[in-house]
Amino acid sequence: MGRTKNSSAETTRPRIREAALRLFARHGYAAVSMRQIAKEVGVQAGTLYLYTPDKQTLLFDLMQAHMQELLDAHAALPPCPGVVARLEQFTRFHIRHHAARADAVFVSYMELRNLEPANFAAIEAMRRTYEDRLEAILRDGLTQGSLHVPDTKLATLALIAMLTGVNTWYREGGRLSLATVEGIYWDMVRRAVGAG
Amino acid sequence: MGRTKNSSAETTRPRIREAALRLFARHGYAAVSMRQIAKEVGVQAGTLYLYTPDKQTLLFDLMQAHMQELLDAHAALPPCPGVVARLEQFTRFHIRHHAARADAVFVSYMELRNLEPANFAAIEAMRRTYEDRLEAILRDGLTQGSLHVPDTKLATLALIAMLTGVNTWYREGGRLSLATVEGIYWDMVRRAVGAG
DNA sequence: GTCTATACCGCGATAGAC
DNA sequence: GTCTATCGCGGTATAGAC
Repeated sequence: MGRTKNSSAETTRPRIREAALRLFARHGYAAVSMRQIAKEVGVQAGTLYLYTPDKQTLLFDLMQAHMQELLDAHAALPPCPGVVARLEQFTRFHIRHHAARADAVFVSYMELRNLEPANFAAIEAMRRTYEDRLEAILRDGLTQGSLHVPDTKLATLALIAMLTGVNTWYREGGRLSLATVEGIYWDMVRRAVGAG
Repeated sequence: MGRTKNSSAETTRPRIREAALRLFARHGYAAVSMRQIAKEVGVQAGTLYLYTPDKQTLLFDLMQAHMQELLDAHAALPPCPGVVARLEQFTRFHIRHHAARADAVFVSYMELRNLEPANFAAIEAMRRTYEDRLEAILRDGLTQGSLHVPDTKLATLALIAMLTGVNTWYREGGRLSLATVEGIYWDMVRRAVGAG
């Protein structure tokens, strides 16, 4: 008969992360106290410090995990023939992936200014990596003449802003299914860059 | 010989508003203290309460003033013949107006969740009014067949997200002049809605 | 691993002198 | 109109019992 671990032992860490993410998304990092997070999890405030050295690191870990998951999921997409097909794949992936992670997306965008400089730089680099993958598609399209893009950098930022904007209004069970939304946005994206 | 007013008297109010706007934009409403605002203005914390009943009202007043200025400036645009011309006018106006007020735009978007319910509703209504003016253009274009828009509501939100996104990267004196940026975005907008 | 208790600080807001 | 001083609260983080 070995030791019996407290059943909540290794579920506490993810529960802290989930509670923190939800509360940060809802009220903002600065407005949420460690006491609130602890209460949501059902532990005392001091217990949180067994799982994170401080509040700032908790925020950073959440944002970093989100960005890494985004990069990994995008990298795992099946290869795609042709620039226009790759652009459609990116468009649909971006909408689908972000819609399924509304809290993480919101926090990772809104709380950038609350990151300490070194942490900010790390997250920014990951975001930039993701943007570069879209810009690479647009540049290929420009080179081979299958897209009309006046400025690939601006087009990249414009498209990502447009696509991420879906998160400000999309709710599951609303007027339109996610597949329909993807289709409508793909139509606008395709036209915006003069594809087809 | 009348009373001599303290020279700083009626400049204190705008200076408080400017300091608060700048600090809220940089660090977030919840992260900024009344003491910080006071320090920036060069008065004691208690003095702020001569000009605002509380911190929440200060935030709300800043956001409301920004939204009202936006609606007024848009309403003052010269009348425009034709749907496509109106859309171009809106596009250029939106970019120009928002680029010149980066702090107010940022605060008005990021701090919505820190508004008390009644204040939130008031700001949301103004934002909705502005969106409706763009949607009206798109609907007119759809009716007369000069635009191709699969869903006017989604297209409205997509275009506004795209245009407001300029504020995340545009800085005066950068690679591109604002007029050039306007032109590039108008090109993308025009194509996205199938105009011309 | 979680608890209670607490150190230490800074917050929003107010009172009353000048 | 601005100041100093302060109230009462809640913040992050830590110490030490169990």
